[in-house]
Amino acid sequence: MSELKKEEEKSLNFIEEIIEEDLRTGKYQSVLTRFPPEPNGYLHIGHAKSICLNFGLGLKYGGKTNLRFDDTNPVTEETEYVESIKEDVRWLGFNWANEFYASDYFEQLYAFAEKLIEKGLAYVDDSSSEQIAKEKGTPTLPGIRNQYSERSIDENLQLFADMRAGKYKDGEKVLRAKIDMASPNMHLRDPLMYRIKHAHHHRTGDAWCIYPMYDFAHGQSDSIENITHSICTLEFIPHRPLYDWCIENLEIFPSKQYEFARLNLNYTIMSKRKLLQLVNENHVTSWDDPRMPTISGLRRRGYTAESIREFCDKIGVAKRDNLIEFGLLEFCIREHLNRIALRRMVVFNPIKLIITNYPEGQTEQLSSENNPEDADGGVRSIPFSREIFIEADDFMENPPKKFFRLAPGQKVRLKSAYIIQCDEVVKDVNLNVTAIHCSYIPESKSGSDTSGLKVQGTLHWVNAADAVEVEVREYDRLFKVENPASEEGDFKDYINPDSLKVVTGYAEPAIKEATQTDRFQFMRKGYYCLDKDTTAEKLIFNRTVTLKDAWAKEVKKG
RNA sequence: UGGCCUAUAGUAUAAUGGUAGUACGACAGAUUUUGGUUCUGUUUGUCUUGGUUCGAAUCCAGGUAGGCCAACCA
Repeated sequence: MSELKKEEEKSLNFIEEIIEEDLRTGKYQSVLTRFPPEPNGYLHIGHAKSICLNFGLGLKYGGKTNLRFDDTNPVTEETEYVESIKEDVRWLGFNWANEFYASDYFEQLYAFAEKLIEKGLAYVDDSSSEQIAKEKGTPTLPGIRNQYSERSIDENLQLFADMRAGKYKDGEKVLRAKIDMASPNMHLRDPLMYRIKHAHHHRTGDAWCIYPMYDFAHGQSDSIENITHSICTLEFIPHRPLYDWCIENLEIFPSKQYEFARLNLNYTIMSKRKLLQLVNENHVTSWDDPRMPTISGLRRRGYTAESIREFCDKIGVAKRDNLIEFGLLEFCIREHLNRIALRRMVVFNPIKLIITNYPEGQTEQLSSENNPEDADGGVRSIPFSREIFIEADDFMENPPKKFFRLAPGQKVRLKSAYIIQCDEVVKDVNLNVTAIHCSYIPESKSGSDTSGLKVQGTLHWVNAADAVEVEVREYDRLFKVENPASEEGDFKDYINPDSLKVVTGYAEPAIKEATQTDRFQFMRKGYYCLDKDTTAEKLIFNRTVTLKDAWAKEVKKG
């Protein structure tokens, strides 16, 4: 039976099929993948998909995975990003075999370029970028090759050396591969291989003033590392012929590129450029703002690495464009947090409830399990006395039919305490309810209930005298529309102005023991974790995700 | 309008010429000291037109739709 189930679960994605075929035919004895971020921003959930894929493949097939920073553009890249990327990959639970940098290979890449020149397959072009663009033609119109392409090998070698030596200013010259100006694939129309940038590089400093382009760095880096399966996203498909052309003409290790569809999540964006804009223009507070789809944002929001890995596993790997529902990510985090979160009671919109038949001045300590899903989770004690707070929403004077909560004459259970009955509603001059008078049934105490009563509803509550005031940050989707990237005009026009709501919660005393690594379920509300902004005076919680709310759905239906 | 990629349920993803399955969602019910969790059931799908074949989601051709490509970005 379990055998059969295992069999069913084993459907492979198309990359796994390729790898298993390669291993079966003996093309490779082992697999070596790489995760190749450019350190020009923080990693997001889309990168998590790529990380899980690349590292997952390494793990699954007994191979290895390198972390390689694709740092060939010094003007956008920073050490801060390198550090955040390493932290995020580690946090997700993966270990790289080697930490490499494309910039480690600059000398080697330079030699590769010389080799192409010597083979008559590359030349130095003095044209301006505008000129080059013009001569490139259009998809329907072939490009033309200019007079610089006629230069001799020796002249090209000299000129290229002069570029490196810093004889020219930015943009004065470029090195181009000599391929096919009439190719229907624009990337083959004598693509640029090197450009001049007198810029400080985060690792090589001022050692270089020429930098290789992506197409002359990525594939070669793969090859230098003997990467067997170089996995990237769909938009690099047209680059593949060039990837192969370079490897073939350089006569180096033949890494192979495979492309999968990047992750798109609804109600958010997945572009580093746009995310950077949100940060720079203060639409969010930082890269790790809990509303951000960044790994660091999700982490701060309370998402666990396990839940993100589970999510990446569930969405699958294929080649068609997709827009995944945010609800799936929420399902994954709820599933994990339900298993591990400590239950606590917190009232957000308090209304006073007085238990008229409970002795004044008396307080008893009640016991409640930390997590009903975890038999070893232990218990905590909760004070109970004559005056408590309940959620204003949990009381209605004129309730609809299926309202299982408190209403005049109705009975409910106070979680881990007693069954109470509502006797009287106290109002002010404006007829607003100011307090609810109830009586409790002493024999109905949790754990030793002999009352024989059955009630439909159970409410969370806090003892009025011990309520701990906490700040709670409630997050909603960052954008108002499903796919901001595909919308007309500026994506920032679609930002949800109500993505953050700060409210006050009144919590049971046990909340004071909260630590940064704890996960909580505020009962009947949602999952929460302590935010790093917390101080000695004030506990601050982030709402990771709400609990599913069947009643809210019922109310909505009318 | 040149080339390339893709098309299976609301969203994703399997089925590799032989019974269209799984997850999330939705809906209905059971259980419940969280209207949570758990459990059960239901619903909804092969873009289109031809062809090959005993048999097509799968192979072929045409069409349609969506995406990508003309950065000294990656």
